[in-house]
Amino acid sequence: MTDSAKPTLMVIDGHSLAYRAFFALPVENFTTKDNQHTNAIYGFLSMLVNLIKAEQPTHLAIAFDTSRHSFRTDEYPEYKATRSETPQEFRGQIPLLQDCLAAMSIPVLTKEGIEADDILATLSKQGVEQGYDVLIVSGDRDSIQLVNDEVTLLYPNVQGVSQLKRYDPATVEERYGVRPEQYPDIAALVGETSDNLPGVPKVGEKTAVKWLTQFGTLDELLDRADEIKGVVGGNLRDHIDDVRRNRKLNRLLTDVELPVAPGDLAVTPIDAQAVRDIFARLEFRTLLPRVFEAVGAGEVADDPASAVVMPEPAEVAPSDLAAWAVAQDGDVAVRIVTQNGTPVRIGVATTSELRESDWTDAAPEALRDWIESASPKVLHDAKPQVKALLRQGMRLDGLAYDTSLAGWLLRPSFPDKTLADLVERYLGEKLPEADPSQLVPETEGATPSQEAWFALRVADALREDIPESVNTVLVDIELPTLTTLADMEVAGVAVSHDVLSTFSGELATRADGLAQEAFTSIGREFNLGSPKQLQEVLFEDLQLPKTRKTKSGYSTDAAALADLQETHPHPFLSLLLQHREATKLRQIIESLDTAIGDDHRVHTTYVQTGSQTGRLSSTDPNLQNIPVRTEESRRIRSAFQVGEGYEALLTADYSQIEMRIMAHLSGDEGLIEAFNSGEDLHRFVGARVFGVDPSEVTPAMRTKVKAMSYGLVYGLSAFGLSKQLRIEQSEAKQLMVEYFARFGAVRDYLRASVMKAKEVGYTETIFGRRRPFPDLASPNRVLRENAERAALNAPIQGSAADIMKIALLHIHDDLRSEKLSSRALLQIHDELVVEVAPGEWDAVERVVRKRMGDAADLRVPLDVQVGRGADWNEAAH
DNA sequence: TCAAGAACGTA
DNA sequence: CGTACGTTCTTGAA
Repeated sequence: MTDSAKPTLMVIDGHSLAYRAFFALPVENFTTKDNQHTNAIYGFLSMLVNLIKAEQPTHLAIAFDTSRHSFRTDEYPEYKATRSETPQEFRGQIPLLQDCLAAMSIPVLTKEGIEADDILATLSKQGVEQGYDVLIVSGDRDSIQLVNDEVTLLYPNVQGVSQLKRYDPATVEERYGVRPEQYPDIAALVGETSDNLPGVPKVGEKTAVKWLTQFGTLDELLDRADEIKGVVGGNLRDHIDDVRRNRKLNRLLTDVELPVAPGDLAVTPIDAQAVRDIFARLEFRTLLPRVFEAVGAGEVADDPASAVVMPEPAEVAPSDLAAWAVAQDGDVAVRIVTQNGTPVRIGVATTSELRESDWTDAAPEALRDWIESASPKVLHDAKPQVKALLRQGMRLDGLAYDTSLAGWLLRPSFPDKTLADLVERYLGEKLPEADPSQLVPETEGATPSQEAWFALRVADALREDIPESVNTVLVDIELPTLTTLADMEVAGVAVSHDVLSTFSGELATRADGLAQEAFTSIGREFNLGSPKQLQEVLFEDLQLPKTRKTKSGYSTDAAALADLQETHPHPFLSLLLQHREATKLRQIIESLDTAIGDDHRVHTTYVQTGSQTGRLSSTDPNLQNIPVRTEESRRIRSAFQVGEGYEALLTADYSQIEMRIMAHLSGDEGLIEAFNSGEDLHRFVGARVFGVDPSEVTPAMRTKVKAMSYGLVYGLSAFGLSKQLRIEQSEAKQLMVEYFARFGAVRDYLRASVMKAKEVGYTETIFGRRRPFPDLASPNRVLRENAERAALNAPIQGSAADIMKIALLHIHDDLRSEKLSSRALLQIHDELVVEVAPGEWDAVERVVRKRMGDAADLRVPLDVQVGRGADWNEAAH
């Protein structure tokens, strides 16, 4: 019973509860994108919010241990010595938890050499003296001694942190059979394994209670220990010193000197902005409203002076919108709402005014001059909007900022790509969203001009955060690339349905035949596409040896099956592999075929923010993984044909661009010479590594150095190299030694590059694109080594991506400015496909060669291979 | 209906 | 125990 007139002081043992949360919540579900674990923080805060709501404390503080070391360990070094080291994954969360608490204006109390429970005891005593009802929240049983009529203990159940058991004097007595202040006597007799405090052997709670009831006090019991009969009596007499020590150690200090008194712990309004910031960093979404609700501080904590008030949108005609936009001095944010790729509405905003219009029939002409003018425009995720305008015959100019691209450049590993995500992260505000679960939403979503207004403010915030070099990448590379990609996507590539369907039919017949043969070979039928059923067949029916382990059994991938075939040949294996190949090709063909539009062309979507390195990705369909390796699979490429009204497809690709970048970045004289010599790269390298003349490099030698060279870029190990080349690990190691003996600067560069990344926390491409690597500092070896390999690769792959983007946008610009009708269609990382208009071949080839060759000024030349054909396969060389 | 895992296509 | 992607299928839980 709490007296409502009395203030309530709640004091929490932060460490013990967070530790319980750490084990209660699966860490997989609570890890941020940069691999910060947050399960303990989340669990603790979640519990805290529930506590505050349920108990409504007027005063609140949270105590933490400072370290393992305390006055108790001074006295008895074995104290808690058997406790295993708390995992780094847990310890790393404590400072962040304390940051959260600071943002919530909740006092955090620590004191060197003192445990959290002693702080609880001291505040508890002071609280009672000063007329508070006291609530102690702790997972340490020693806290039971603090319970009295004014002090209630909330103790977590074994299950975790969601349920807390309330202990008042009556509950304690019911549970332990003694009054709260006697509990330490019991504990002293029984001992506490978790604290490494042994008690009297054979004495459990029951005996201890019996003795205490009989003798009244512990001192009395110990004085008259000789009255106890039997083995336990002897044990007690033998362990009296232990019991006295235990009792001394489990007595909580009530006179710790603290910088605060209960009166200083009044619950105060939280710093809403700070809470938003740190929750955004920890990727807590659902917790935010719960915190605001619990502390009821949402409205008080926002500083009214700094709060930005969203202007009211003015509904105007498109021509008025354009006139207004043209008249603005600075950036105007734009948001075009599209349906099925057609504009339906437009909103524009400055920081102080909003205008919006329906996209009427008059809109295109009314808006054209402004849209196509260089007056600066800020958008979020501009590409679909630019495409919609292109389909209306308008070409957006003056793209000054895209918040989606900027957000990605700043944090390429994070999926916070929606405007709402950025608003939350960079403004600490909520983008108004209509509740999609309701037919008539209670909450209004943001209107187009309001979204534009948010994008404008996000852009301002991003501009402050973004490093100079990254901003250069945005302005000089990404924004022009966006426009180029919009054109490529709208253009699409002509794909022949006839070629595809013929091929698909052949493959279907073949796949069926192979499946039947496969079934015959093992005498049963099953789903060949099911790895699970396949494992039964391979490892149980056929009794083949187990392959590499996967999460759910044993691997049945192509490499594993090939290994099996070598050691235990069985016709089924080869039939299965052929079946897989045929069905895979068929899948690809089918998805490609369904993607062919009414214009007989396939329009992929390039995801400009789709990678962490700076590469593009391609979806719906992915045109960057069309098969090429086998002769047969290249038939798919022959379905990609020059479109009507055009003369030829031109393909242009960089040869060995990543190795060239390695040569440039490392400055390795040998590698630079290799590229300047005109000799085949792998032949040259092979000659050096094996100490022979280039003409004497055998295909086997060439294969080996080629694998090594490519492996370098990925952080390959001797183990991996041996596996790929199917050679002994010792031979692979020897190969690496020889390689580095000739090309040592490469290894030096790679090492230095990772070291630098560890130092600054990110990698950088030649052009200043950055990628953060928090895991380089991880104590977890697997995480750290994965990060090391990725960090080694990022500047190389990223620089190659930068170079290709620069080449592409220059080609795009040149083709337009030279009034050529030819156009780029596809980008496949180091290859471009261009559709060449009649009579333009020479001009296009010249532009492509020049722009690709000159895209970067490296210490080695950029070699470009160009091919021509009526289809993609033919155009490859 | 959804998410995870396995497999496999590309640079 | 080699980087970066996207898609398809199966499976098991919801």
